[in-house]
Amino acid sequence: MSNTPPYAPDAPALSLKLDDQLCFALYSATNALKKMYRPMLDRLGLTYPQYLVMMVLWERDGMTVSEIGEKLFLDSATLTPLLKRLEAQGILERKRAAEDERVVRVSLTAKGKALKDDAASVPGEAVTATGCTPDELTALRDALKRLRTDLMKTG
Amino acid sequence: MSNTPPYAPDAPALSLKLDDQLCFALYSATNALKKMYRPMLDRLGLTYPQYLVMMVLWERDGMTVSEIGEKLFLDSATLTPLLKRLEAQGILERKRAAEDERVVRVSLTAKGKALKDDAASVPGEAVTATGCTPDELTALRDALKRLRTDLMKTG
DNA sequence: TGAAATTAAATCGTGCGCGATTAAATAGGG
DNA sequence: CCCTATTTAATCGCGCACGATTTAATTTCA
Repeated sequence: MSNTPPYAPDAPALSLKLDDQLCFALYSATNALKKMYRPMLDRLGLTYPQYLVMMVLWERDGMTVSEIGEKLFLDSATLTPLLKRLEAQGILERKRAAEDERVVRVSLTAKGKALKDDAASVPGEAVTATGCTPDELTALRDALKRLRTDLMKTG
Repeated sequence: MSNTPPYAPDAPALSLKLDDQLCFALYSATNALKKMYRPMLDRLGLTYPQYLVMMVLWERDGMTVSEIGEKLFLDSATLTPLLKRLEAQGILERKRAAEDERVVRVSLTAKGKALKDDAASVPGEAVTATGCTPDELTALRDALKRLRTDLMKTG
């Protein structure tokens, strides 16, 4: 009686068409987002993930690698090389904590702190590029946060 | 009189806090999405971008590299190595068109076509993982498509 | 206290994305 | 017809993401 196909007894038989997929809309919007940010961040000498790390550190300096990772949902395999590149640019310093040598604490240099002023115009420019109203942006952001939480639940 | 700060005369002074950012919600949701898909796609022997290419070819076989690129908003620098890996797996074939030797046409093998049946349950499982209703998914998808279009406009 | 378990970061390998360049084929204009 | 411009794919280099493993430091608890 059910029209559920044999290959997926518990899931609805949904489309395999590209343009129907939420996942592709998400994926392609993120790719577009990164491209949109590039010229702005090039002026700061940052990549997009580096910009995210800087936002975390501008909020609270001296975080450990794992603390940064918890904020960004990234692990040390991604962060360690990224942080080393920022260190090589003189934007931050990595130092093992004296009280626990397993931990690496990351602190901004003067140059890294100063970069915050240069970045201040970035969010506004980005909002303009989205062509959305502030209310739309807020709604979309919160919907994506909920989606992220749900996606990480099962995984 | 204006409270617009001196560093961004034409843009609103928006937050640099991570959790306020639409961009981070988008970025982190996409990372979570890819992780969620991995175990499902591992069974098919595909990565997530490879799965997208397959969806394009299941809809219309024999597309050129640029046509696939237009659908996915990717260029040959990304697609050529990806397609070579799928070719090495015997999932598709790449052949220069006789009528125009610049063009490479991509066609599915029997194995590639058969993979569509194995993939049929993927969208349903993915929907379940999102924890969203179909209406929410449709609304979010369409909002992201609009966002993507806007982001690609200026860039 | 000393062996085992846990934790933190680093390392390794693979596969994207993409800016930039290159190579080759075709189209178009004089 | 040739020379230039355009188009298509491939190539190169770099920086992520991340699964998996490794190394080293700390904690646990028998």
